[in-house]
Amino acid sequence: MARGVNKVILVGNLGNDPETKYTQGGMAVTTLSLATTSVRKDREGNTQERTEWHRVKLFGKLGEIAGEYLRKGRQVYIEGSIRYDKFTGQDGVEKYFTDIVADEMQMLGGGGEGGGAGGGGGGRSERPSRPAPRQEAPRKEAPPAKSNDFGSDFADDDIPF
Amino acid sequence: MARGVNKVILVGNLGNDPETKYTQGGMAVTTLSLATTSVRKDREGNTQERTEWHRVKLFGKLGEIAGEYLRKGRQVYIEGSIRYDKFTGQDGVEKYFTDIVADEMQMLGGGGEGGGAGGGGGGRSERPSRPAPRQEAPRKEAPPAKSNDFGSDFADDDIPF
Amino acid sequence: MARGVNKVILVGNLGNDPETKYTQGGMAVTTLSLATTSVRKDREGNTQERTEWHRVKLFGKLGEIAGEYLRKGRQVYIEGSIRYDKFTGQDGVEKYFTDIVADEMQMLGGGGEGGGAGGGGGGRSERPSRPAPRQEAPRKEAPPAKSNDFGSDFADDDIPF
Amino acid sequence: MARGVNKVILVGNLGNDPETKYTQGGMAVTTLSLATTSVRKDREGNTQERTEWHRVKLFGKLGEIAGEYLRKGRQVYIEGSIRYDKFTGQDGVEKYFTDIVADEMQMLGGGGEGGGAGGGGGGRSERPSRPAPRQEAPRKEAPPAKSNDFGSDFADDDIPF
DNA sequence: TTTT
DNA sequence: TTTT
Repeated sequence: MARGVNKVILVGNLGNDPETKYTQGGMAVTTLSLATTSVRKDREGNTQERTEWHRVKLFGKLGEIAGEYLRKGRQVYIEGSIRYDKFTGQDGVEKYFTDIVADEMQMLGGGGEGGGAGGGGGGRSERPSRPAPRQEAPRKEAPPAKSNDFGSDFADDDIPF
Repeated sequence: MARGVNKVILVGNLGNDPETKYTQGGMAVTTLSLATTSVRKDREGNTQERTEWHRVKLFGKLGEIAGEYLRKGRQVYIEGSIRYDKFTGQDGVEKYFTDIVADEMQMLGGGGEGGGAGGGGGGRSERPSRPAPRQEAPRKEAPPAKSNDFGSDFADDDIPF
Repeated sequence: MARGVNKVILVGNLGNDPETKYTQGGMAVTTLSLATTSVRKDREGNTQERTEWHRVKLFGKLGEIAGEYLRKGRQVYIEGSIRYDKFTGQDGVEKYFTDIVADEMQMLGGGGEGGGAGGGGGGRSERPSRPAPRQEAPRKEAPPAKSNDFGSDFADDDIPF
Repeated sequence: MARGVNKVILVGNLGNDPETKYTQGGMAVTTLSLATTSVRKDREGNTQERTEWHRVKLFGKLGEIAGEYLRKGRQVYIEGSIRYDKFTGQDGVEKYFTDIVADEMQMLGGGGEGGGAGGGGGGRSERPSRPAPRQEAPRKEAPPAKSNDFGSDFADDDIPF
């Protein structure tokens, strides 16, 4: 279902509160600004810090959780993929954007109001009343598949080995 | 939905043909023996190779694809998690097993009959006539969610940014 | 210099204080017991937690840092590889062990006394007076290469693009 | 030595032959154009392919190996980190670039002239006669440290466990 | 813009 | 044995 691997793993701190918008279809789209800092020695032997600011997008349920629980300064684990986009402005100038599209998220450190969350397509959510982020949305459907979710008819004593 | 991250990424070659069994519920469980080799210098400066043999388990649809397309010697990319199990034999001796439970798989190199496959719980498959591995099983249901699958009501022109 | 990829990424909490031993050559070898928890639904729809306990080994400088700064309960990021070992006990019974050999470590969350650390072979350390872990070991040599360390004769204005 | 994690894992095919340049300090800098393709269903249920083209930079010894052995179409595994850069052109327009800076590389598939290579800072290479890429450069020095390289005074029988 |  |  794919040709190749495009995987990103980030651990960093939020430079700002998350920003959540909603598509016309009612899907949450949350954007994070996430800092990761690395250190190297330059040729004079001085320590040089360099910070990358990643623009991380979270869709659907994952976007709702991120918008609700994450805050500026919070440390977070993100797993996802890189997406490069190009837009042409009304001035005719092409603009390039690089996003990390998250498919897994874990809040790190103490003070955590929640655990982790992941997987799942945003599109499974029904349309909310939109400008109001759903806090306690009823779960009518099965939760999104998780990595270790072996499916409903799986049981350990079911395995012939 | 999880506390922590347990992620394994392997690229290696199969030491044997895959072995596929079926649970009582009809779910395929395929086991691979996958070699990864690393090299280091010992203290005499000699190059030392060391090969790890990973026991990789693939469940459900992913197990069916692996059983059907992979063969001894084939190079493969696996993404999954580590699972430690302990069994007590009838002799009372405890035995320990470490498995890599795959949730993504990509056949590498040329001669490839297929691309990649991943995600999805095994439990979604209906029960096959079991001893006979389904080769051409009809796909009545939506394919398992993939990382970049934004869901059915998602469209680029739907996004407000 | 290798054939294949054997990569593990863990985020979890320590179940115990780290244990540090020293080789005859004076290299620190620290062992962590690291928990990662995943959640799935069984076929009755009940939420099932499952915790894996990873045995993580850190060698050399990384082992010293881990032994000094990590404590029971602490959340940590580990990157490394899987190593399977087999020993035959004096009773003639074979015993199997699976270790995660770390080559990168990051302490997570607040209360952090330190940042991250990684890379580097343990063997570069000179022999310490051994039972006493070196706290302020003099650094006579260049620090181990890090991912983003482009080397000593590298400078941005040096690159022709 | 770092704050955060910035890790990228790619498996893809080269869209072009690699391009190698040399810094004034004589370090190789090779650029790859690497394609990864993902598949999703749009809301009409049609299969949509999307290809990301990653610009991958390899420095030093790794850049030399890539320049020498990789060719258009070749499948490759890359591990590295994301780097965002901004340049202001002479027209005063800011331009943004996103690079994947590799610190590990593995040639995949058959026809492979070589195995994998990785780690190590570029700076370890002596200065080549520069405009001429070294094809058969003698290896006077120890190869760069690899993940599983436990260092020169390490031996299995040295470990107290 | 974060964090240490 | 951790953590939420």
